[in-house]
Amino acid sequence: MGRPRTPLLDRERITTTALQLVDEQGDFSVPQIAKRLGAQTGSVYHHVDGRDGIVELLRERVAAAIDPGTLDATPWDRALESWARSYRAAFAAHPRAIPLLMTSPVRAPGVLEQYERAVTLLRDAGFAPAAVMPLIIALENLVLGSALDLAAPETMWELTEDTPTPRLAEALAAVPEGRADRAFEVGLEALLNHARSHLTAGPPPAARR
Amino acid sequence: MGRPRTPLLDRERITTTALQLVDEQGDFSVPQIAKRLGAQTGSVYHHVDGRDGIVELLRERVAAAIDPGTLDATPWDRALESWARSYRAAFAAHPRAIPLLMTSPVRAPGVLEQYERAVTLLRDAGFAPAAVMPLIIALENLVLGSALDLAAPETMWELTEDTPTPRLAEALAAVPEGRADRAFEVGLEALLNHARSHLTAGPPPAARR
DNA sequence: CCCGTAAATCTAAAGGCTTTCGGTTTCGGC
DNA sequence: GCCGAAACCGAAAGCCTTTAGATTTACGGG
Repeated sequence: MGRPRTPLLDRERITTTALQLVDEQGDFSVPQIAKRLGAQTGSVYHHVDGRDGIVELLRERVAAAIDPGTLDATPWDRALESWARSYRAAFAAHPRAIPLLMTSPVRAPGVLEQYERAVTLLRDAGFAPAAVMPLIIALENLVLGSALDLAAPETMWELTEDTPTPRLAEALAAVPEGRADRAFEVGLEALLNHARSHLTAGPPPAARR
Repeated sequence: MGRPRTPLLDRERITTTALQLVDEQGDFSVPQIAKRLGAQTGSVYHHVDGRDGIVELLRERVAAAIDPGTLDATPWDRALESWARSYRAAFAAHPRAIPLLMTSPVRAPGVLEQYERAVTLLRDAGFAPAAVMPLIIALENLVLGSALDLAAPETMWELTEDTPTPRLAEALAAVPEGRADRAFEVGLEALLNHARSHLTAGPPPAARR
């Protein structure tokens, strides 16, 4: 007891262990983390701002996998596309963590900066000020919605025998693999086409810098 | 004690109370439900399959607000659009319930039937078998993603002072109200346009019935 | 009308979780 | 070498979920 020679706990190890637990069980608890790290439950609270603080750390850890470099690509639509893919891949790497992370946004500076750059990208591309955020948010909705789909792929569309759904079963059989990925591709292409057409069609008079 | 003259508990009242609690607090617990209904905690378990069972009841209750009649509209794209709006509105009526309901799909017969009809709708419209589910799932992703956005509208985009994001702030100010709705409209229009163009462009040779 | 069975509830308890608080030992700077 | 701060332990309060048995009452068949 007392202060150990080499620390047992720190934010890094707590985050890593929590993420391991989530990957394995779909959830975590403070006592579980403490046990894995060989410490007592209460000790964890000296490093972290409660359970919610650990969730926030997980959010940052997962979001750190989003590649900011994707936004450097040209032209703007390629950059947006790459960004969306990277965004989704970051969450897809830890599907079971998604329900925990979805409820509130990432406040980490690194992610906010990426949104700042995405805004700049679209403004420079010629989008009207009022059109930028709806587009970005729509993209975000697509990414998060399809990430959510990734979180429960097995039980999804569990067909019961008491409600006959032959057409649905047929349609499902027609796309046996990678349904979630396919749906994401459809949504992404749709959104990008939409954005491109709106840009070429009618950029408001004084929008060009 | 003993069996009361008029029952205190039933699935209906338990569901209603749980939904009330979720609307108020964003969560519920079995003891809270019991207290509001004037019963003891354990008694609730005689009517319901544990806490998860109550969540499933909530899922069905919320999903019951999806209007199946929307799928009767013509042409097919109007039907799909109405359905998506109704789908989203059902969740939007209880934003704080969304995090609880998102993790697993609705298995209620009534909802499965709607998916069956949506499949039929698209097949009859001329979509290829392999194209139907990706489109429906993409639509679902859009609906759920934007519903999720609805769940935490206030804290979303909370700008911190230590990370300057002037362009982002500007873009946010350009769409002061109804950002979530606007984004949903963008995504919906994009997806419908995409679907329409893919149908007119190239329906596979033997796809017409 | 009576009686047995099934239903609805209560009481009690086990076990897990989150969080706080005070005590104890050790580290690191001066 | 000393002293404040850091890191951990032990314990406890209060919440939650879930189960089990006991108790009383409603209801339907004879």
